[in-house]
Amino acid sequence: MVARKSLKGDYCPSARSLDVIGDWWSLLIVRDAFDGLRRFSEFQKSLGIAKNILTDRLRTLVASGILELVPMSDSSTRMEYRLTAMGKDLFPVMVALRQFGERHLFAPAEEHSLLVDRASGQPVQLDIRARDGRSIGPDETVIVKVPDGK
Amino acid sequence: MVARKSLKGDYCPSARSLDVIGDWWSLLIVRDAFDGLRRFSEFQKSLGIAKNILTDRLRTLVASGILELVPMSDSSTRMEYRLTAMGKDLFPVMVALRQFGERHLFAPAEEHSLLVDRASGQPVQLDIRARDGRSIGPDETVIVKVPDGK
DNA sequence: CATTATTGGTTTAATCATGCAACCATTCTT
DNA sequence: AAGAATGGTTGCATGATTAAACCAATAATG
Repeated sequence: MVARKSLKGDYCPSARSLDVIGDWWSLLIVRDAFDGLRRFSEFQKSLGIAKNILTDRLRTLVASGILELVPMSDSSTRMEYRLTAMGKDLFPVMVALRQFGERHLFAPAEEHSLLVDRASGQPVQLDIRARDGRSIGPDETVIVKVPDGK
Repeated sequence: MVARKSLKGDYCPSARSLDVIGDWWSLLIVRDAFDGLRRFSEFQKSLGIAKNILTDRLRTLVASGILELVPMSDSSTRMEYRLTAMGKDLFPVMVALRQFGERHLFAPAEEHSLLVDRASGQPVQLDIRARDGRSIGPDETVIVKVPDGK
């Protein structure tokens, strides 16, 4: 692959995000973490990922502040990987990916999982809106540069 | 690398999405497409990606239905890559990634770009809500299986 | 009209990342 | 105490990515 380019210095927030979770496994691990998985072996079994790669990805995610390695609650010496507050902020990303998949990547009557509101059982909605509440699409937006805050 | 595992058959919509746009370059190309880039050389210049990889990714994105290759508007024989309707449906993913980056990957006063409503100039909002309008987080949701629609 | 630059690639070689299998020390279960 | 599970590490073969050179067709320039 020859030194994968780092986007850390990019001024675009999307690029920086991709720098952290844009590789092939990281978001799948995060998805599983949202599903409640905590242990090395759980991720390994769920994803079928090679163990050395899982080791590497978990370390990277911990180093990025998305996961944290904490002692297991049940009085053991074992550790488990948990989403940090920052990690939980990836929730909209997961929901957006999920909705895209639901809309375009399944046959009309094909079985799939669905994310619902725990209280009502109704599917969750994701909208992008202007301050005044209008929902807006890509053509109603522009990217502006925010200068350095002094 | 040994044949990267395909997630096409996974029942999880997020996984299928990642199968299509989860590689390292695809979402960056899509981001640039949202920014208005159309031509091979524009993407190449913007991303600094190796040309053979760009060729491959553009082909994959076209094959996936996210981009389409259309004759340029200005009466030329040249072609340009444009987001399809399906590709534009990745907008929430881009916005979610952007917001995550803005929130966690920049120093407080660091310069960055910002996505704003064209009409008002105000930053766009992204919320995840239940049917009744309450905005909800990861802990208020569950994943259920939707059986095959017969 | 001849020259040069740009576009949109292909090919090649070197290098890096990934997957697989084997191995290992520690902890848990029986 | 024996065996299994956990959470890794190491080595190798192979695939993926890159940089660089090259190229044909078109567009721009003088």
